[in-house]
Amino acid sequence: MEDDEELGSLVAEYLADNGLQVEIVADGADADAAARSLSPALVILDLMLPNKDGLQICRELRVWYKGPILFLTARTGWIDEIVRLELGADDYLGKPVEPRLLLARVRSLLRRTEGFAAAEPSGGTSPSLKLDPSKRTAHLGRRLLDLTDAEFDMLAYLQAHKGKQLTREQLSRDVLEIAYDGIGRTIDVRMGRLRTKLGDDGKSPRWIKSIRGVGYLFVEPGD
Amino acid sequence: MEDDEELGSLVAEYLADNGLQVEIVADGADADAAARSLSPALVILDLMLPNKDGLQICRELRVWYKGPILFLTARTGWIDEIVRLELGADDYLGKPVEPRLLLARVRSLLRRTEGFAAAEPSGGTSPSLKLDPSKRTAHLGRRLLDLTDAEFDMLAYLQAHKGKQLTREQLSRDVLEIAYDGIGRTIDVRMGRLRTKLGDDGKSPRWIKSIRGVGYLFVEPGD
DNA sequence: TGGCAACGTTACGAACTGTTACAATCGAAA
DNA sequence: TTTCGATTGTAACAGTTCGTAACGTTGCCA
Repeated sequence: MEDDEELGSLVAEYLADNGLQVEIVADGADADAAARSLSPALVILDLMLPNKDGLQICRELRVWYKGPILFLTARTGWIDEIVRLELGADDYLGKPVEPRLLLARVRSLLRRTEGFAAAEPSGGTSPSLKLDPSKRTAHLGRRLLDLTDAEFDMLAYLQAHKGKQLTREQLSRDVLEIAYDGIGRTIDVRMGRLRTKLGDDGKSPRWIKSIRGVGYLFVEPGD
Repeated sequence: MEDDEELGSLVAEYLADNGLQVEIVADGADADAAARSLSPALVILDLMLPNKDGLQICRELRVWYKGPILFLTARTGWIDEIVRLELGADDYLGKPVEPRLLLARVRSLLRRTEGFAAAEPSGGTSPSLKLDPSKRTAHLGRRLLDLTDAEFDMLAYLQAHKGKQLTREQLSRDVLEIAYDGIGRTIDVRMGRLRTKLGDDGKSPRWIKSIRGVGYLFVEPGD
């Protein structure tokens, strides 16, 4: 979230080009509502917003938002004290913004909090995947995954059978609850959509691997 | 790896004179492929490469390369932030390069990571091969091997039966799960592709030896 | 050295998987 | 009820993998 339109969109574009999903909220007054609906993994907050004090927005956010918040500020010195003492913000950055540095900070924060599979190749810990069958919710790190029913069923089955090779027959029988005809691609499409939401790449996947001629294999990267 | 031809070759010569084996890759676009085939103990990366962003190369490398990476950069200041935060690079050095300082850093890094083994003329320790059947991944030293399913199955069987002569009948029965007809070359083709990915030469192979009239023999060079 | 059998390598096609677009279905809101 | 959006399966296409066939190379024996 960022105000300064021209610069903001440039920076946003740079972040987006590097694999991040970015939304800009120009008006400070909308920030809290927007964040509620978007449920972002990270918030970038310009402290020099027009309508509302950036610190005030941060306070509002902190009421419910537990993810990382990154400040942009022109003045340094006193601000870091405030950040640390009052708001528990996770990081801050002076203006003018150096896009690469911002990207690095963003990735670092995401890595620290939820792992951020797509942007972070090797070092660092993987985010943990937690399902709640009674609520039918799934969390990847601290992010709530927006899964459909079919996707949740599949993921739950996968996690319950992690580390085991699962054939299409087995998946079709136990998850779709129909016999596998040998040619249908339903399983594959579901896996594809699940991979997308897990941030998994079809090439070199971290969670859902395919085994040619057999089916799929679910792996928790942490193990 | 270094771009600046004149200076780069001078520096490389200095390092080589001091007992290190050095390869220069001038074109940024080739860097990743070159590193894959060379499997270096350490990578020196010039951030001011012509064709490709040095940081991008680093990201590509980090997907599979676990060894130390040393940056050369003209600008300092913001770059060290990026290095530390985003890439987990191991060290960096400002330009112009002072050869002795570079050598010292290189030695320090190699000592820290692997005890300087590969750079010594004689005491070259072979990289260890580690398979994880539950994830279906294979590491050769610090390198993640990109094996297909058939290749992984074969390699897993070979490792489980290392030091034993394996006939084509046996391999066909246990790995391909079909009877061997006596003339098919399926096994040989698989072994060939596996050798390629292990960096094994058909002539004087380190891992997969052929036994004429019998079949194959898998050996771990460390034993 | 020739001849033959065994082995390595390459090219190609069939089978398998990933991905996208589209249609059918369902549920909620108007 | 109608309409719109979301969900999910189906179909089609593209990219990858892997076995087969063909051919070149190596090694063994006379």
